[in-house]
Amino acid sequence: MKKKILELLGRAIEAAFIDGSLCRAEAPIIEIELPREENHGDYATNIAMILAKTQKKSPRLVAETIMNHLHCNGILEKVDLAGPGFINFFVKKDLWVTLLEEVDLKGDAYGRSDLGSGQRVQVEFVSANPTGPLHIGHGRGAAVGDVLSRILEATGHAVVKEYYINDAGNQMANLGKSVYFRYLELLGQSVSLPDGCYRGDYIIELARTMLDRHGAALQSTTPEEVIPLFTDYAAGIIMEGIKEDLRIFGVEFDCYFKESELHKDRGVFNLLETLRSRAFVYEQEGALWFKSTAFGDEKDRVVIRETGEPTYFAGDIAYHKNKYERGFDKVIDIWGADHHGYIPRMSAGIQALGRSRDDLKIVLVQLVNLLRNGVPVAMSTRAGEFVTLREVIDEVGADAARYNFLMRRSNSHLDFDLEIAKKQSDENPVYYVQYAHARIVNILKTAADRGYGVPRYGEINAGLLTEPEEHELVKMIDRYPELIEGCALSLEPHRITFYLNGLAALLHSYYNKHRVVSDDGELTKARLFLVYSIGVVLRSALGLLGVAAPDRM
RNA sequence: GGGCGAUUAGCUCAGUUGGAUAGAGCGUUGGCCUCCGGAGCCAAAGGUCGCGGGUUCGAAUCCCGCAUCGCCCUCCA
Repeated sequence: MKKKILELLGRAIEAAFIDGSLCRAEAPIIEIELPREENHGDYATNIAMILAKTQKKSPRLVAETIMNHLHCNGILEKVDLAGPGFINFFVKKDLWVTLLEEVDLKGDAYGRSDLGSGQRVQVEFVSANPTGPLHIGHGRGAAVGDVLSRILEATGHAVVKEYYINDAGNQMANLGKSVYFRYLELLGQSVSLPDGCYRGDYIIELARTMLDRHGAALQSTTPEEVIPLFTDYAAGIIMEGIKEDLRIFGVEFDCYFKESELHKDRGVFNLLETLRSRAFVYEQEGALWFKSTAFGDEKDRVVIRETGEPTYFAGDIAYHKNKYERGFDKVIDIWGADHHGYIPRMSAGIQALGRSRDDLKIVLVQLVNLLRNGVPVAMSTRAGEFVTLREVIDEVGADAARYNFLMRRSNSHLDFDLEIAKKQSDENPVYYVQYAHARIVNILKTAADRGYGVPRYGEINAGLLTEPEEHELVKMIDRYPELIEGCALSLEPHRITFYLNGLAALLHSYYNKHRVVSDDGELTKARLFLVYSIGVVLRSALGLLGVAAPDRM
């Protein structure tokens, strides 16, 4: 409906330009909004106030001129001029319900669009190194990345979900070392773990498995020789665990990309050649620097250390170069918010490769504050005491966990209370929405018991849906495709949970006030179709969140 | 010291990118099952949008200053 109004408005302004009643100006960006106030109509625009400046006329006069060129086309009931120059559109009441036909035509595809027109997008997220199990912060990143991917896919993008394994750095060496020392410990040696080592119990378990497999044999060779064995073994096992956790959480990646692969293909070397040929690197103090200040970074960054080793940053640019070489039009990285200072240099990196700044989008995910009954749960990675994602899923379930992770803008801190998340009460929003779906299924079942199937749109008299609640519901359903497009454009998945909460509230309210299945056959059919349509939208939206839409609870 | 982000109801947070009388959930108070599932509904109370300036027809939103909090400032990853 919004698009139809936009079209009418655009045509009216164009007509005014043509007959000279408005001076032709630069094509203005026409915006239409949903007014809060009911007597401000179904849609409103401030276009007259924006045009007023260039037209050198009063906003109200401009508005009147536009309104005179407006053809209602059987869509609009009336058009008002209001306030300082708003144009308020009132859509014909009986037109709204006809929008439900869209749900009938598209079925489960309702809400999908071709906004992205097949654009190839890569979403990279989680990307935790296999040095330990995923914790709750990774879980939030996983939820955001996965849901964003689903949203982009639903809006016509060709999406690839990727997990980057940074397996060539110090952290992996430390992992091997940690297991190695625990192994020695199990053999009776007294050892003190060096700095940077991991201390969780899982390290000891890994050491014990190594002991079972190799006995004491690995003790007699030099550490340099055997530590890689420990590293490979531990990383493999931990990575399997991570994949399993993600699977249980409902997240499946299309691609796991290892940093070591990059080095095999001399990716970093190739990158440096590219940068050198474009004169974006220089030597100073024995190191090689990337001129990131050329693209707005606050200082240049080292890519090759004095020691001859490439920095992590060098590897990361090479990785992003590789991404674009694989043909992605757009790359989205999901990072922990503590990496925000890293954005300018990464952006500089891809721009030095000749990409536009817009080809890389970075979504920051803030920390999760884990609580139990309002009391913070102590977490310290150093001490090896942290709540893993797996523990959270086991306790509250994947649905509640995912939904809770998406209830806030990813950019802001999130309080996650374990007790509330598993409570099956009104304190827990996920049940509120799921219950709405179960309720609809139950209504349809009751109807079926009385001989009513779900009707097609063509079989109902939509004009019977005249209650205010029905009007609100139809508007809400109509808004759904726009909502999903908005999520895709802004990369903000949390809008879905807010929308769902609103839609579920309307449904519950409607249910309490009006009977769907009644003695009036025609009315029953019309309401059944409305309720069925809400069910389609709930299923679609919950599907995008990766949360179940249960038939009964 | 520099940079980034935050500051909105008792609590946790939205606010459609500058619109009209600022919203939701929880919590509080009071109501609603003869009836498609009460995991629900209805109603009420609750606000100097951190503070002070500025920009304009119009500011929670944009600009400047200040305060408080968090994060980042390595040739670490």
